[in-house]
Amino acid sequence: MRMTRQRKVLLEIINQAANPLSAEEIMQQAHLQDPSLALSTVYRTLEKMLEMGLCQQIRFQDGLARFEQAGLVHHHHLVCTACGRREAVPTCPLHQIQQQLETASGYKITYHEINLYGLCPDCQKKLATEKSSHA
Amino acid sequence: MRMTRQRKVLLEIINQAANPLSAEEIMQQAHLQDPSLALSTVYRTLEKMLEMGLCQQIRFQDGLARFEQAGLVHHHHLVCTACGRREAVPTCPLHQIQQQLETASGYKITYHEINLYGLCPDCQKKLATEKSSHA
DNA sequence: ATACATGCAAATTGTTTGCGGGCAG
DNA sequence: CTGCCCGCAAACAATTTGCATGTAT
Repeated sequence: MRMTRQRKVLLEIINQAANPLSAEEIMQQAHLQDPSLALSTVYRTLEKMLEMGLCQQIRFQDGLARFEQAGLVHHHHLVCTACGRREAVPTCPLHQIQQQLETASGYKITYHEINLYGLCPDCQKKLATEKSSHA
Repeated sequence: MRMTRQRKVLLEIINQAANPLSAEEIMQQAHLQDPSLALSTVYRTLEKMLEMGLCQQIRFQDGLARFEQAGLVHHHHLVCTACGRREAVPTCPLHQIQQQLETASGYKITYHEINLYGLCPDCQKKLATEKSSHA
């Protein structure tokens, strides 16, 4: 992979990110360093990085493509349905039963994703406060 | 919910489907019974059905919104990465550890999705055949 | 030097919306 | 009768693509 100025910036952003970013978010961050970087470059670079296994794509309920560094410890995602906050969950309950699933289904499973949705601690508090003030 | 001709058709399709269907697929099926049914009607009806809890939305890696009947037994999905075939998996490894996850994260988890990707038995066979014919 | 990457703009694709007429309750 | 629903066409948003130019190797 040819190492252009733009690609360095994008790689850096992906690798620093604490959670999966959309193409738009990536471009916004990139613009801090290189305001002329085009959205199509973001997409093309991400595509290349996907092919090369440098990042992976995630989709939550909103259907937006988000991207995160590959090669992290295996993990899943927790999304707050109120504020949109996303975080990684290091636990994976699937490994233990993946073998059984393969046997039962006849599939050769290569990949899986688990997304959890709920209210983050902050939004739970906010909600509780709102309720009591209405009383 | 007002029971129009179109909605009867759409409800029927969702409820009969063996796996989640995209809006386009739903419209194609609907056209067998009512060729003038518009795609926007499909979307608006699905939206309404979502609100009323009559169906739910799923997204696989391709990012397309797919819809399936709600109120089925809790289950997840297995998608063949070669032919796109999708099927339901009745197993769910999360219930047992959901409580732990809530405690660990502080989230109140309301919903989760698990998608498994791999090769279905047929595509495994096809692949094996291709390989041997190349030898 | 040359192939590959970029920026820009236009094209596609999936989904949503505005409007005038139609139909279920 | 009345408000909700429909079909159609236009609007939108996310993503992809074509093309002329720039640049890493």
